[in-house]
Amino acid sequence: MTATGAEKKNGRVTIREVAEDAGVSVAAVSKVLRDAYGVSDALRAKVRASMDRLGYRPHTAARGMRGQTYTIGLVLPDIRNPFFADIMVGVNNALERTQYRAMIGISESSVITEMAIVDSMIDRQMDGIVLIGSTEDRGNHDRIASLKPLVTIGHHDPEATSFDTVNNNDQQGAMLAVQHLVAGGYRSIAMLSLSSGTSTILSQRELGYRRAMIEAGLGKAINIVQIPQTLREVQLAARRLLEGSRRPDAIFCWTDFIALEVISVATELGLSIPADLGIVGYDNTVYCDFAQNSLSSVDQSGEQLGLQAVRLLIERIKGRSKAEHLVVTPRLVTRGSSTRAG
Amino acid sequence: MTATGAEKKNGRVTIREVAEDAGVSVAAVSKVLRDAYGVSDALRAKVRASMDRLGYRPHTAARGMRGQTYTIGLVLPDIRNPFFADIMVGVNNALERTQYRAMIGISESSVITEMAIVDSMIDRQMDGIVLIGSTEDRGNHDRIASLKPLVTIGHHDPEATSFDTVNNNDQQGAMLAVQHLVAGGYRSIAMLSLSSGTSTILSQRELGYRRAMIEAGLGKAINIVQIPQTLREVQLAARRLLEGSRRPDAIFCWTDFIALEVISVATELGLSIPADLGIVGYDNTVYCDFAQNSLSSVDQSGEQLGLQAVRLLIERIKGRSKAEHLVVTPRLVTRGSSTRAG
DNA sequence: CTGAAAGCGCTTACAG
DNA sequence: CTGAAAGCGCTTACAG
Repeated sequence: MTATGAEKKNGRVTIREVAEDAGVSVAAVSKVLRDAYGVSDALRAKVRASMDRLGYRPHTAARGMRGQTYTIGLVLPDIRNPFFADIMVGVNNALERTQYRAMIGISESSVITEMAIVDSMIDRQMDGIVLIGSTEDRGNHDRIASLKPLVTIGHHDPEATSFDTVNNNDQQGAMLAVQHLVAGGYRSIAMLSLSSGTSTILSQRELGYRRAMIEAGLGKAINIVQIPQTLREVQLAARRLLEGSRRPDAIFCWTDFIALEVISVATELGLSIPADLGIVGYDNTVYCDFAQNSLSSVDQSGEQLGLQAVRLLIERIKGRSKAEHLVVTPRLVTRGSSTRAG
Repeated sequence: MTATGAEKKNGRVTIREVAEDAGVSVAAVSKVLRDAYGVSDALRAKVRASMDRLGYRPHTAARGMRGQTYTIGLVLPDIRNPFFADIMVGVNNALERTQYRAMIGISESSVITEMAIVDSMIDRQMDGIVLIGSTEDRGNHDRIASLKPLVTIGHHDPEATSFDTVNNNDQQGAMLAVQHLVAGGYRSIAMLSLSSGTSTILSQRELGYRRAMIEAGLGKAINIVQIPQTLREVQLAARRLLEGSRRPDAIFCWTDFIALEVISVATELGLSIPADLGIVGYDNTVYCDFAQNSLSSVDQSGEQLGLQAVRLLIERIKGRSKAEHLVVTPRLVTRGSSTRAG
């Protein structure tokens, strides 16, 4: 039982066995595998046939020793936001006809940081990194980009030269929301934002809110409330805002989840939406459509963002080094939460 | 500039450089790295110090060539369900003090199947796999388990010998929901389930629903409606159910998201919850708490499930081969959607 | 307890 | 267009 060339301990077929079966060299098989140039059609066909016959599957660790792992790492800050699911759809579509696969890591503020996940992805020889909703600064991004191709989604840094960014126009998105509320007769429009401080999409949305308020002659009504992401803090802030003496007649929320919480608090306080209070969210997540929410929201087409980010990343992996910064136009979807009966 | 022992093309420090720096052999460094037995405390300390000084990080591809990659693969069927976020919290907690990292793959029915992701994880030499909400059959699970340690969450197969399972008691959970509705005076209780057909947690929940109905003497009112997961289908089914001549007075939904859609449809139809219609969901996701939903739901403590699954998987990676099947007790959380005013 | 050497399955110059 | 050989950074027997 020791004579067969196809002896294998692992059950895994190796490139050598494929080479033997096809009657070519190991190097030739490697070239076919990588779609490298310099192989005749005849040889390629022979090798492909042997691969199929033997059920060959590339050993990623071995490939990673010298070349690529055909794995790209996606870092999400928070799996809970259904908006990320839209991004993933785009990512998977972009990957469909390639050898690449996406592996996702989820950072959790206290347990495992964004940078810790990125490090572990670099340790694992991933070919490139997509950071979603990153809160790191330029220094860290440059550091990552010096080691691996990098694309960010949901982080504005149009001057960055070492990595690409993909975004919707957050400033414009916020302006759409405010302009819509103003057109609906709302005047005292507050904004609920996040207190983290390092998010560039947040500051862009805040900027858009300010600009739209000023342009509408409502500069004196500008009121940005920055709160941490925790349920309890949001609830407290919403309650304080809605019970205060100068209650706003509309609230623009930086993300849908917060808007849903505002609806919850307003409901508990007996406020009527949209009569007493107009609400607009961001991301146009799937929950907006439910009748009990009927939440107007800014759509940033996550699927597009995911698709483009992967496209750019693969370009970078293949050698592009000039930075690209894509900005997608957002779109407001109006629903009952901000539309007062005519 | 060619004389330094620490010459490196990649910027990455290798085990060899650590060995040189510490004045020991490469094998010794490897042992320290793996926490293997047979190294003196003195040697260990020397090596650790060199690692720190040089900023050594293990090269996962190289480790994967001979040993482990210290990576476990998690497969999710659908990132959209916030319940999975709870699982992830448990997973990350379980991983916190280990060398292991979790990488997540998301299957999408049409684009990339569960098995395709598992294959790509095996190709990537992951040390073990956790399947969440798997819809594969015993044959495929055994096949995976023959290649890599395997644990499933949300899949009942108590007789399986080649892999472990971690679940909440879905039958009991469904019974809790029905018993609660019955106690509230509801009689014509329908169940909204999924039409996929291969989910064992679904059949357990259906079984529990049946049992509880029969035990309550409501066997004739048993009505299980199985619908696909798409938004439109669910909406249509809910509408058909609620507009039909024999409208149920309560609906038990197999997962919260479906229950929220039922609330939506009921709201649109002008039905009052819980007076006209009682609703109970499953998973006790974060949306249940919002006042506009106030959805009663069965909590299966996803964090526990995730934690235990990783614990079991690491045990298996370290050598255990006898199967374990954990079942966690679910807990009903009652809210407004099923609680008629006394 | 410690170390020298082989080898995991690929890719990469290099030679032909 | 094709192939023989070196080597990526570890782990694993094996010898001492």
